[in-house]
Amino acid sequence: MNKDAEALQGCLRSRRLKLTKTRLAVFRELTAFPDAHANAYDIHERLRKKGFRVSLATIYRTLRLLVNTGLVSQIDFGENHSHYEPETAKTGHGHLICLSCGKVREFSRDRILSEITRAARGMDFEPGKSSIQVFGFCRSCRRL
Amino acid sequence: MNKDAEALQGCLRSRRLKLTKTRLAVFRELTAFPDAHANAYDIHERLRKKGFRVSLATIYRTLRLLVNTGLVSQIDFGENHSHYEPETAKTGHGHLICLSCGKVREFSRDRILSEITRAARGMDFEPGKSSIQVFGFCRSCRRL
DNA sequence: TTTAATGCAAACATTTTGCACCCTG
DNA sequence: CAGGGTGCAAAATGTTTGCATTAAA
Repeated sequence: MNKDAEALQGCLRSRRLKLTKTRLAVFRELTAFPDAHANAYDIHERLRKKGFRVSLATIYRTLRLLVNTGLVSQIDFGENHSHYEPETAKTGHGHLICLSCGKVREFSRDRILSEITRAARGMDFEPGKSSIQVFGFCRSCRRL
Repeated sequence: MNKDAEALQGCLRSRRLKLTKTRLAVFRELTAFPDAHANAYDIHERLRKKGFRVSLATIYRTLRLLVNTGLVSQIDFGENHSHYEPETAKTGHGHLICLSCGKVREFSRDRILSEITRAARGMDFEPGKSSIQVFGFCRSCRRL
């Protein structure tokens, strides 16, 4: 069993949940492409194309589980569905979303996080996860 | 006609759109409670309670219009529906969302915005609006 | 009077759930 | 073999749209 599977199994075992093929496949699909920002439908399609038979309902159930354990985070780019990305070791990143082509890139928020923590604590709020989205125009779209 | 109506009318006129009672009512409902973070359903309910007869479809159409003109911004708190708030004069603020009671408070992001702009430009991305959500626990929930 | 705005109901898209059956631990 | 996991279909939720009617400019 590789690293992914171990991390996942650890999380599941501590909650007396089971490590199934489906859960592992969904989790791997996310960790294999950390910058893909896939949604539930994307993941479902990709797995089926690989010949893996899963229902969309289970994809949703699994994503919710992964989000609850903290292994995956759920993000919103202003559409009416969610995207998912694996929680990585990096301090965290925000998203740059191009209003013209829709492409999403990530930027480091190392220098921003401490400021957020300070601002939150200043209001007597204990911060956990945070999410930053910046809407604007990428280089190629600006040139048009 | 008051200030709200004028701001709204300016936006509409330049697009050859009409200033209707409904649009004004929706816009006022938002500006009257800038920190309410209402969703479409909330606004619909509030207006109907005041005896104003509107359909939910029109609420959605109006909100989309207001968001497109930039008078209102659309925010997401990790649920599967949007919330709306009027665009204010302040530099901008982020949201502190309590994972226990769900209450949302705002914090100033004056000191963060310049850092975001710098980070975005460093990646050859021209930033416009941005949105910051911080999930955590408010004071009263921490005491429980 | 012209053109846009609205209500209604139906369509759509996304996500959740009930239940019978299946699989992991 | 017990209890959680899954597929399927149906339901629930949130949002959009077509069309006939109404209202703003």
